[in-house]
Amino acid sequence: MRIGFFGTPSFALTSLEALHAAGHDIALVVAQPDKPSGRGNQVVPPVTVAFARAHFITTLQAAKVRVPEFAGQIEAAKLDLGVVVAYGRILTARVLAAPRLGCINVHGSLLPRWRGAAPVQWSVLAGDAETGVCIMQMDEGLDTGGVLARASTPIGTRETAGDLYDRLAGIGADLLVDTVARLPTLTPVPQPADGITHARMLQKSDGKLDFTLPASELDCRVRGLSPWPGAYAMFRGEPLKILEAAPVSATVAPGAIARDAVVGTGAGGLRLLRVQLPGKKPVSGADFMNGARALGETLC
RNA sequence: CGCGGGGUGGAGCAGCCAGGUAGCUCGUCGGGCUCAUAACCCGAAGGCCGUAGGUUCAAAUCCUACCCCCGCAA
Repeated sequence: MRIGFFGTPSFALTSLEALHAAGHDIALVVAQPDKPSGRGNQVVPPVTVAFARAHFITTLQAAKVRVPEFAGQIEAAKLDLGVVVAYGRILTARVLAAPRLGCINVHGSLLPRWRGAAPVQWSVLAGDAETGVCIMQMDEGLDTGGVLARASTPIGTRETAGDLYDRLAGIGADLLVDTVARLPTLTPVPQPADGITHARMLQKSDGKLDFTLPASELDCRVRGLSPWPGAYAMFRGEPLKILEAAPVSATVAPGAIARDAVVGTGAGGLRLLRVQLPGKKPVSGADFMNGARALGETLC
């Protein structure tokens, strides 16, 4: 079966590697264009493209996907199946219909909950006890297609979005290989009309913490925003990244920094376990307290 | 050449701009207090101040080059 793989980041790479390892014929890898990244703005290709090149697979990195040229290129590839995993763009009906069997998608949530761009982060942000992966037959809507297979997993109480992202990538890859193998026998199950939520893309500004919220909620935010966009609060006019924190029982004014690196919140306290000041390395809460002499100051 | 911060005893920092005795909060070790302690008190050990040059009577501090770490922006 000639498979066209659409995917850009590491979440997609896990599935791409699994398909490749399972012996499938990956005829084409489609990903976002190279873009400047990192310090110095080095232009680097997406990890899926790097993998494709290493395995002599044809790549396509279109700047625009809603143009006839793009659809034409996909049609010309004469694919049997399109596999889309975190590609990063909305595909047109013509592209979705180009492969003989259409396109299937690996999505990191239990649909219809958390349709959209950032399902993994939102499931942690919301404090969900459980999440999972769905593989759906794609249609024109945003993550509205019928579900072919699903797998669920509990979210650890200390798990970050980054941890979960890697875990779901693995679960998704396994489920994908299994689904492709059994594709002829599977029938898409329409998503329920109830329980639909939307996981909008996160922005840098979503990382700003509000200490009037309860500690339990701030804990979810710190974990759900890790590693990107990252939780932070202002300390002496500079953004202090809060990389790791845990709720504790304490009675401290919201934002006030008390003993043992505990910050007051709307309900309970939040102990800073790992923080980072601009230009500095990540340090433990204790090191932060010792070096910055932060006792008695406030975060906002 | 995208913008910027930083490398100082084991840890995190101050000192640098206005060169001239190594500082702070911890940790470690010893002693004391205490029923006891992560608490408190006293004392001690531990640093060629990232590397290599230069300026100077004198460099952590000023100048040059290099190495390493990190934040922003994407």
